[in-house]
Amino acid sequence: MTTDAGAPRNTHQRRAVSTLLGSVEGFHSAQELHSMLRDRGERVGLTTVYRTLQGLADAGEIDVMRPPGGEHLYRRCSEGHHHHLVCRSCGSTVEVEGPAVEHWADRVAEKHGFTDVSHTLEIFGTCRDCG
Amino acid sequence: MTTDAGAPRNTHQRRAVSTLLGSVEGFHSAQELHSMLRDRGERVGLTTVYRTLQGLADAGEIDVMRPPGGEHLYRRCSEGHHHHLVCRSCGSTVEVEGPAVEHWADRVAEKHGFTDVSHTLEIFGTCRDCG
DNA sequence: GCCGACAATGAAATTGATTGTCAAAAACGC
DNA sequence: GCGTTTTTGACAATCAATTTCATTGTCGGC
Repeated sequence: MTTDAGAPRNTHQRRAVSTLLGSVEGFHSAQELHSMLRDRGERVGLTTVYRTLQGLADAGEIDVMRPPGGEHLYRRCSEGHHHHLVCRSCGSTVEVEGPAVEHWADRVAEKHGFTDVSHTLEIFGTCRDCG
Repeated sequence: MTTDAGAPRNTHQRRAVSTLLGSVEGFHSAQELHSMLRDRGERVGLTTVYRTLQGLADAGEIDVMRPPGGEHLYRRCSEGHHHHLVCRSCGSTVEVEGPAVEHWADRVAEKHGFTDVSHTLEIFGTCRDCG
């Protein structure tokens, strides 16, 4: 039995999810993405969508956001690390960057002896249109 | 047809939950809190625990954290605004403060025309003991 | 180009936390 | 104390997410 990690196989479905994420904007739930794939005529099971999204998230290729409302939202991760400013009413999102925040988070974690540090930061508010 | 908002009544159960939150440390799930109440001999239904926690959260008296794992965790909100550094393995939490981050978040949100701004920031890592 | 091993898929069933329902009980005002 | 209204709580319902497991498709070797 080879102890190799097992390379992920290049399947039609995996590519479909990846391609879809590259063509849509904003955050979408797994179920939304599944519906979109069906509309496109792609035959991908909901289970596979979840699994693929999980894999991509683990690989750091997509962002996962968990709004207070409930279901997880996924989005293609743009290069670099960034966070999101989300409107509570219309759901529009604005990408924001905060190098100082990243640095601060890492520094604080290391100060407490934590390694393999990651963090999530989400800003919620009411945008001008919805105010 | 009184349009009054309905004053919350001061019930035994509500006080039990509130008291419990004041006496425990760290974050606990609703079901954990429910079990603790039972251990204490308090007779409170799980439904009521959820409702009470929701009410307290709405009132801003407790913090709600939603770790990647799944269930919501509640904690008595200490004065002032702070965030948490959570170990992925042992679950221990460290309170951290970052006035600069607060300020940055508000400033960014306002710059984009957002009002009624709030934010969530959680740092995950592996603590020294679990590393 | 073909075969066999083994991971990936997907439909259905399961899980598990959270929420809704509604009759019974308790709290508040008078 | 009495009546009204809120609150409670056991149970059912909901819903996203995961697991299961037989089938299918890929990959690597021949």
